[in-house]
This record gives sequence, C-alpha cells and structure tokens, in this order.
Amino acid sequence: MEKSLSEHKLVTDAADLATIAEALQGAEFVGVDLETTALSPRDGRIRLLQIATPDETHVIDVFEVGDLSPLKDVLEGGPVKVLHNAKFDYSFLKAEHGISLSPIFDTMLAAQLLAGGNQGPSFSLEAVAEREAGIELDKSARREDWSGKLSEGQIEYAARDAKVLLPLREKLAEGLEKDELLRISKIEFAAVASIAEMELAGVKLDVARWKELEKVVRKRRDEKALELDAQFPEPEGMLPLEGLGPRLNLNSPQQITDAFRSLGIELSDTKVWTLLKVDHPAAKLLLEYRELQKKLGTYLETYPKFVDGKDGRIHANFLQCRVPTGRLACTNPNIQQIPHEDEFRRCFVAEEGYTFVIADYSQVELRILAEVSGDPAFVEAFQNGDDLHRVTAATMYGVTMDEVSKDQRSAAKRINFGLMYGRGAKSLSAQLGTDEERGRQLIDEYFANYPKVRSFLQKTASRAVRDRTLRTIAGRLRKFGDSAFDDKGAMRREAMNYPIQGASADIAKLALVYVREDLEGLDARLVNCIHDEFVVECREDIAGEVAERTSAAMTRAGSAILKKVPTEVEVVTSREWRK
DNA sequence: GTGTGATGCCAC
DNA sequence: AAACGTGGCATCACAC
Ligand SMILES: Nc1nc2c(ncn2[C@H]2C[C@H](O)[C@@H](COP(=O)(O)OP(=O)(O)OP(=O)(O)O)O2)c(=O)[nH]1
Ligand SMILES: [Mn+2]
Ligand SMILES: [Mn+2]
Repeated sequence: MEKSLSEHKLVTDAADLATIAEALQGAEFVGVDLETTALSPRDGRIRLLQIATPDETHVIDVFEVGDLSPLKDVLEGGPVKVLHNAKFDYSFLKAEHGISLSPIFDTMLAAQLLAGGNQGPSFSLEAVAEREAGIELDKSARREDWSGKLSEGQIEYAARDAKVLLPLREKLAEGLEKDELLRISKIEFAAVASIAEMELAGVKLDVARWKELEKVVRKRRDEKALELDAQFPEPEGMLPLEGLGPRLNLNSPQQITDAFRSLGIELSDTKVWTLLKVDHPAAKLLLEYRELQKKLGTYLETYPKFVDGKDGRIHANFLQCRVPTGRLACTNPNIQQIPHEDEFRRCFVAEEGYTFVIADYSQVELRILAEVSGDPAFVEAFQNGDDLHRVTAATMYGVTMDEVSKDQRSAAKRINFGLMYGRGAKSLSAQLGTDEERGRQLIDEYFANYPKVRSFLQKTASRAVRDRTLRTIAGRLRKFGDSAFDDKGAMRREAMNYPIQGASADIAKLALVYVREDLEGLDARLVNCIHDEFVVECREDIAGEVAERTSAAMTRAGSAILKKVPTEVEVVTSREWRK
C-alpha cells in the first residue's frame, strides 16, 4: 500500500488544475470517480474528484478548488473516462459544474452485459473487481462522511477506487470483445448521458390538479367501501359499538374470500378476471373499490411525496441494465406506469412557455417480429403501412377497421403479443369471452397466415434450450441459467420474447443517444422514456422543429436495427402528457 | 419494530 | 392455478 500512497496527490490549489488537465490530455484512458456528501446532486455536493492515469492519481478536493472549468475540456473529450456506474458521476458533474463526461466506459454496465442478464451476483465495484479482474478491494470507506476533514485513509481509498478502474477496464474490454458485446456496449455507454440528463431534468407534476383528483377519488373510494362493507353480514355476537369501525379489511384477499364464502360464493382467487364472472352485487362493488383504492394508494397519495421541493419536479431513477432484455426499469417513483387515463396524465405538464413533444414507435414489437422472422405477409403488411393491431381488433371483435375503438385496439395489442409469446387457447378465449375451441381456432388461423412467424419462434425457443444463450439484433446477450427454470415451457416463452423485446430495447437505447445528440443546442430535453415512447419538453415556439428532430432521430435508430421493415413513429405535441 | 413471500394491478 | 413477456409497487399475513 505504500506504493500507491506515493502515487496519489491531493490537490487543493485551483492553480494546479491546468497542469493536470494538460497531463491528462495525452492519456488513452483515465479512471474517474467522485466522493459526494449525498447520493443525489440535489441533496449534496461533490467533495472529491479522483482522476487516475497509469502513472498517478489526482485526488482533487472540490471544496477547496471550487471551479473545475480547467478540466472541462479533458473531461468532455479526449481520453476515455472509465467509471463504475457512470450515471452517478455524470449527474453530479453535469448539475454542479455543467460538465458532460465523454466518452464513457462504464465498468458496471460492462459487467452487467457480460453477465447476460444474470442479476444474481452483485455489481458493486468491489464485487466486479474481484470477479472480473481478481482484485480485492476493501469497501469500508464507501459510506463514510465526506463533508468534513478528510483522513489520509479516506483519501487513500478515494484514489484507489479511481485507479483500479484502469486494469478493470482492460479485463472487461477483453471480455466484451470475446463475447461480441462491443456494439451493444457502445450503445449502452453512450446512453448514460441521455439517461442521467433525463433524471436531472425531471418532469413537472401539477400537484394542485393531482390533489384535486385525489380528493374526488378518496370520496368515491370511501363511499364505495361503506357500500361494499354493507354487503356482508354482521359476524355473530358483535356489539353495536364495534360496528362503527371497519370490521372487514377490504384490502385483504384472505378476508374477502371468507366474506364471499359467508354469502355462499367460493372464489378460487380474487383477481379481476375471477370477480367479473361472479353474479353478485358485492363482486361488482369490490372491483370498483379496488380500482379506486389502487389509484389512491399507489398513485394519488404517493407521487406528491416525490416532488422535489426546489423545482417542483419528479426526478425518477432509471435503471439502465436492470432488465435482461435491455429495457429500462424505473423506480422512486416509477413514471413508466402512470395510469393511461387522461385524468392522470394531464397532471404531468410542461413548464409555462414550454410544451411536450410525445413520440411513440408504431407497433414496434410486431415490426421486429416481421424483421426477424422474415415472414413475407408480415413484412409486406408493414411495407403497405398496415396497422396490425387494428386488423386484429377488427377480426376479433367482428367490426370494420373504421369502427375499431381505442379500447378495442388496445385489447388487440394484448391479443397480438399474447399470440406471439405463446399464449394458450384457454387464456385467449377467456379474454374474448368465447369458448376454448374458438380460441384454439383463432390461434391456428393467426399462425396459418404467418407460417414463418411460427417457425421463427419455435426455432428460437429450441435454440435457447440447446445453447442456453440468445442474442438481440444489436448483440445483447441473454444467458439462460441451467437451474433457473423448473418449467421448461416458461423458459421457451421467455426465449421467444427475449430477442424481440430485446431488439425493441436496442432501438430505444440507440434512440436515446440520437435524440439527445439531435436536440443539443435547442431548449429541449428528454423528460421521460416509457420503453418505446419519449417525452421531450421544449420551448413552445420550437415545438415543430423538436418534433421533427425527435421523430427523425427515433426513425434513424429504428432503421439502424431493422433492415427489411420500415420504422414509423407517431408524434403528438401537447402541454400535457397525453396522446 | 423490520424483513419476506403471496396476492393483486398499473404500465409497456 | 389457466402455456403471452418485461417491469415496480402497495398491502396483507406472518416470521423474526
Ligand atoms: N408481451 C407483451 N408485450 C407488450 C404488451 N403491451 C405492450 N407490449 C410491448 C410490445 C409493444 O410493441 C411495446 C410498446 O407498447 P405500445 O403500447 O407502444 O404498443 P405498440 O408499439 O405495439 O403499438 P402502438 O402503435 O404504439 O399503439 O411494448 C403486452 O401486453 N404483452
Ligand atoms: Mn408503440
Ligand atoms: Mn408505447
């Protein structure tokens, strides 16, 4: 450890930064890490910036030097910046110093790509360094307080975290090349900036409007609770006063099952689908109560707590490699699962003088299936500009194309994707309200129209069983662990889904990169990403230009992945989030 | 008190 | 329980 002691320098004098910048310019790779006083740039500040070259590690006390502008050029270009979980460091440097790290090599993302969607192992720096490079790190300093006087130990640990990134990158880069993950890793690394900036931008929730809705829904929920409660008989021997409080917990599936039993109704479960078949007023009331309770508990009462006090916006956390298929996940809060109804979405609003440009890929996974299966009728349908969700809706509900309602088209999506990914006749007929035989018939007809679709899906499932591995078009790797599946059928269905949902994620992530690039310099920024939909907030007076550029960038990303099938994007401009 | 699995439902 | 897939999250029941 003495050796590394001599190799790092604590920088407290701003005048030294220009020299450091100059020394860094010649490097091919530099390890970069931050120590901060909190986990979000809205809650804390950067204390240390560590930059490592093979020769030396600069540990810069940002409390002391203040201004980092002498380093801006070298951090925004030149050497590859190697970081572990780069989104974190990117956000702080962007928010605090207006610095956009580039280009990026993220050792965490690299390790996740190499793991092939296996989320079992930890992806902490310590775990990845150990696993991928055999380097053992002590993590005791990780959660220390970085706001006060720093011990020599803290500075030592800080330097070490940056320095270790260089040999770690070498190992990971070898692995990426060997496993043919270079293309997808480049996309992932480039998407970091888009995702970090999207989180920093946040999205505005009109809290007054939201709370207004909350009041209305709470009143209805409470009324419904009383009505529902009254459906069930008083338990024996209950004293009059006890009846004042709620005697039955309506949120308990167990208690609900017992309560229905007291009405002479046996329920296999209390899901929507089961309750819909029960011919009793209590079943209908329960469904209505559930819907209101869900909206109140999950959304209306919860989301205002996430509004940032300073800017009135929600800054969600987007997880870049949480999902094996490559889709983003979103937490705290999840703004990818806001109810689709206007009454909710209209509460997400652009700032005064700004508007939203909302762009969504048309029928994206259907197009991908056409591409990867090469089925002639399927490919031709898209070359003709057909809307296959609408076609399915018209067929299944026995209406003309013009008569298909929004709800019917939406229901047809579930049917189309269900059929693609191995849905059974029972489940399909249940949704359609037909008998099982009719379900069987519809499935057969569907695949008879598209024979190469069936063969592609079966081939994919069998390959996964045989090779335990699949790839998306951009090369993202999925490993199917031997022990993970006790149900082979489930694994086959997952396999059929993976290359297609995965290709959709390939496109979306490339689009994240392109959209950010093409909007640079405009007063426009990405504020939400719902898998195949982008929400951009921009000055009202440039909305036309922004809509053009956003949809062109998304289309370009689609065309980079899909060669036979055209990509289409539906764009809407609105001050509220609605389509 | 905190943690975990089951249940259920929102989005794509 | 049903042979669509990917998620997050609230609530309950029960363990510790
Ligand atoms: N397996 C499965 N995938 C779904 C389901 N709903 C949505 N997806 C996937 C496939 C879709 O192509 C993708 C994007 O969802 P969208 O709501 O945007 O639908 P899509 O793009 O197909 O149609 P659109 O033209 O945008 O209305 O998400 C579903 O119920 N099951
Ligand atoms: Mn879409
Ligand atoms: Mn969509």
